[in-house]
Amino acid sequence: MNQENENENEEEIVNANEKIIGRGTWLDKVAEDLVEREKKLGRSLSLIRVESGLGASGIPHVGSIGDAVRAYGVRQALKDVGYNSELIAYSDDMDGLRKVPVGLPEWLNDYIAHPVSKIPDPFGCHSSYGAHMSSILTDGLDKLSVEYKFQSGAEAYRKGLLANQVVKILENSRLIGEKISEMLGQTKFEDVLPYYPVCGSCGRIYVAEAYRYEREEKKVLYRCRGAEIAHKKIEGCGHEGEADVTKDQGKLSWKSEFAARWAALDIRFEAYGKDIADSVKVNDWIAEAVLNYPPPFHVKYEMFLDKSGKKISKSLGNVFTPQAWLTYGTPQSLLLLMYKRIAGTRNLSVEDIPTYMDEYDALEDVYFGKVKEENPAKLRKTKGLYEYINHLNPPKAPSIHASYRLIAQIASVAPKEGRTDYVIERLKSYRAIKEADEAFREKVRLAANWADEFSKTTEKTKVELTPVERIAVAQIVDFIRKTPKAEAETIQNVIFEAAKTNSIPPTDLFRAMYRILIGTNRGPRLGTYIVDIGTERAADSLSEQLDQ
RNA sequence: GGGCCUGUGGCUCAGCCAGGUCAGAGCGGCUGGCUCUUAACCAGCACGCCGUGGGUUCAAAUCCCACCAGGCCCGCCA
Repeated sequence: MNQENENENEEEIVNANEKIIGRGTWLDKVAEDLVEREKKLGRSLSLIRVESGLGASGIPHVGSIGDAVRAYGVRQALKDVGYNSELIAYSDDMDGLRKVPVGLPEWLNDYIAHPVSKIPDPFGCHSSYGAHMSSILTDGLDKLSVEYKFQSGAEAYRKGLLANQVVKILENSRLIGEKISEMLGQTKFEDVLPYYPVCGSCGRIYVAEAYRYEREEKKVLYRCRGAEIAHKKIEGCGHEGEADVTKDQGKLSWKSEFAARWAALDIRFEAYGKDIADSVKVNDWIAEAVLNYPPPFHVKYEMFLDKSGKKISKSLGNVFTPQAWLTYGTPQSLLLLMYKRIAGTRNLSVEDIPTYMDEYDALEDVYFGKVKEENPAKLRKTKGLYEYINHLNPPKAPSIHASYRLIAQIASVAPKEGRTDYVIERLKSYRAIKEADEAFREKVRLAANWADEFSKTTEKTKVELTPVERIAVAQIVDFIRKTPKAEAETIQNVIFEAAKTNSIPPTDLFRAMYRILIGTNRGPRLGTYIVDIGTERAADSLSEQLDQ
């Protein structure tokens, strides 16, 4: 098989099927549409910025990181076709704390409505609550080798990065208020400015209502009259004051802030979840009509839901952090989840990690030609997906593969000591692998973590034994104790003998043994396993059961 | 009130976004192999009018329309 021919073939295929864009993934499609649009708009293409918001008010979950990962994917696709591009990760740390996430200390309730960048870090390791939350996301991005430029929202206001846009928006607040009413039926901003000052007295945001804009002084006048936040009435402190809108004395409402960001930072692409679709619609209009900046190209995506169909929510407590995923799966498996497709809702849980782990291996098989894919379009797409997962720098050789569930299953019954080696030895004896390298050992560790947490073996219950089964088990224990050095095969036969002498179907006795030793109805070859975990320990577990 | 997603063998789902060996996978079930009887592995079998009805096309699970059934988001919180 020679490289040149292969390339020629690919050329032909592409010519024959013009519809395949770039590497055939949705990222390529987005990048192409985006560039086409920019060309029509006649903007400079010397640097195409893409943006992702980083929530800072709750515990970030896989969905939050997905936004950034996908934006990065688009950046990669842009670079792939020769455009300079960067990802801005913008932390919404000027936002107020609306609700204390489940599991965090009670005292945070005293900080409701305070900007999260001003709240102490309950974990004590970062400069603020907001910094801590954002760091969970950026840490996740780092682990995924996603490159980005971090921008703190609070800092953006402090430095006046958005000042020009804030001023323009406030100067046109009447028009904006009317438009919001027209577009969404929300009349609030006909009466109130789309700006939330931080109350100079109580330090809270959202509770102070900005009722007038002083054009010359670039100030809003406000009174702290309270607000309803997350369906809870929050009392104001009654303070009246003014805020300099060119400083960090407040922030724009979401219905106008994106527009300011896009214009100020020259953002050309931003994806968004359907939950903020309305805000994006308004912001697009503001960007265009008020700020004279054509809004970025968008892609809308569905939420990640949990298995019960609930939105994975920062405050609901069903959070599924990127770190949690990475406890059980490789970075590649998480990137696969994000890059595979963007359309459609996905009900997600850690139970899905094995599937994504194995699917990555399957992609790799196709990429390296171990598995043939006849359909050229599919081949290209599959390879493209694999390449994006590897940040367009795929490995030179395939990794060692073995079914994740198989690894997990073996790990779940492996002795605690030398567990990784045990699993690898078993896999070799099954001829599932020939050898193991460090990357594979890591995979074993991940699968072992998964097994510990989710494998059914964890549901160890009391085992009900029939009288004859008790006798049989007692005989087995007796044998093991007398001959602790017995061979695996011998023990295996003793179990069959015990079944026969007591007229128990072997299947039943084995099931009982498995339930006692591993907690499952099935398991590895028992003789071998008993030797592996140590005859003494096996005998102890068995007799312990008999004593009950 | 507005918007979106999903509906594929017993179960869980992939495929749909750029129509054509796509009717698939895993689990479960069944049969057989691995020197008998447990795991794993291997070979094979069964099970589907791809929600319903129209339309576009040489060709539709895939595109369009309508409808039915689930679910999600937004509705003056952000």
